[in-house]
Amino acid sequence: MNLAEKVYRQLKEDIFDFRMLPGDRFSESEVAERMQASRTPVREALYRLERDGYVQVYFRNGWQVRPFDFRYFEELYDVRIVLECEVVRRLCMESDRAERLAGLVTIWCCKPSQRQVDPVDVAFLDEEFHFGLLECGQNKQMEAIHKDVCERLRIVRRLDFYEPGRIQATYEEHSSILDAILSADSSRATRELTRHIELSRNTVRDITVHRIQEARQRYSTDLSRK
Amino acid sequence: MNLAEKVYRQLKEDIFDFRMLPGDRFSESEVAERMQASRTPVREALYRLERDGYVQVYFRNGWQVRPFDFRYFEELYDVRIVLECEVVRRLCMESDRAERLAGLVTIWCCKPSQRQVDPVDVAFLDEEFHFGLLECGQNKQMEAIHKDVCERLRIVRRLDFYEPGRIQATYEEHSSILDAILSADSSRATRELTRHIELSRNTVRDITVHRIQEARQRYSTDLSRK
DNA sequence: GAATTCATACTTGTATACAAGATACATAGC
DNA sequence: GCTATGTATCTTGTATACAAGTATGAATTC
Repeated sequence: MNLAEKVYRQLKEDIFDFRMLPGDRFSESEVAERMQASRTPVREALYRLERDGYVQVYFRNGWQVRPFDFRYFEELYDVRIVLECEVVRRLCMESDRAERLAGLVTIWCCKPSQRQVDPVDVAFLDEEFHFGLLECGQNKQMEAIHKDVCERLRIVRRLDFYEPGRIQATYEEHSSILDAILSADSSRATRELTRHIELSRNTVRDITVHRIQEARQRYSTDLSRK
Repeated sequence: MNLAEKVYRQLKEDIFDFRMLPGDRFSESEVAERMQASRTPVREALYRLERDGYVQVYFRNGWQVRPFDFRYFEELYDVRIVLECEVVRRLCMESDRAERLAGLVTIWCCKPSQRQVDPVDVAFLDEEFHFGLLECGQNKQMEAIHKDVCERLRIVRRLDFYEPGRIQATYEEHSSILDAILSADSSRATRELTRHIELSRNTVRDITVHRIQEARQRYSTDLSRK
């Protein structure tokens, strides 16, 4: 793996885990030193992150972790709804939808005793569910765009499943979406899917503010040192 | 403007105007020499173009202009349909849609004598029409993704209006889409819009192959020299 | 004390030098 | 003639040096 690639992933993790907080300013050499690399691969990584929407550059005047903006996240959630609903509508018209969804059905339409309970696992599985839907769409570009949108949302979305009750609710919502698709009930499927995504979005919005405040206190030593 | 930015735009133009043909291999130093720049800004430009889907890098083994792939373009056209139809559906439910569409109406619902006839102008106007729709969606992220998709399609889409009859057809299709939205006839509007985009896509597919062959002959001197 | 100017330190932007790896081709061995 | 191996060349990956611009703060002037 490239050094640039390593730096890219590390920076992303730092941002995701709130070690670098929204609004923080930093310089290329600072990152280079921390990552034990020269500025060249760091710059490459930073420009990728900029295109991903995580950081922004100020001309000859440093970088900044993109400040949080809930309008931004909500708009991305909206895009997710549009893309996923489109795929679901198509699926409802396909005769082999049962086979295509078989994998998802075994995971989500199981007995309560067989359900995953760890928030991290469920966050991963939830992502797989929505990616799985897009895979059924037979449109690689739409899939790529959807993946990109989900990636941008990951920073807030992972917090969803720490909220009490959201894991159980997710199981029920997913299985009823799958049920609707299998019944070829397009309007019910899209309605349930939209509701599911909106619920997740609303939960996340409420949590995120607190998480950032927590992180800001946790790393306050680092900041004051500087 | 950055040197990297200049190189980025120039390379894009070279690819769009078929001076660099799909499938062509090239190296960073080659480009740097042609653009009178060092490899650093060239690399930055190339990595941006890679993310845009125009070129690809082979590890320590040079670059390539992305070979044409109609499946790729058709999938992107599909994404356009999904996004634009979504916005149109929303517009049909807004009470102030007449004011929002006023600009587009004066351009497209005019007398035949007032219509633009130059293919380049019409290509520009057509793009503005579809961007204009997305602007009405009040979702900046969706708008940005749509712009991105259109940008990727520009390389083939600009050929559309050189086909006899497509300019006139575009005027009629656009005005009937606008008419349907103003009548709040959501299903007719999306049907017309889908048909319009599909027609454009089909025209383009037929033309593009010939254009590349033409360009390949036109620049054959350059290639054989090398 | 307030405003202005100038110097300094710090930032990114760009060029260049070198390292590491891939490819192609010639050459040796069979 | 065929295969294997080694070398030369070319490629990108990375580090570093320098150029150009920005912000900050101290010194100066009023």
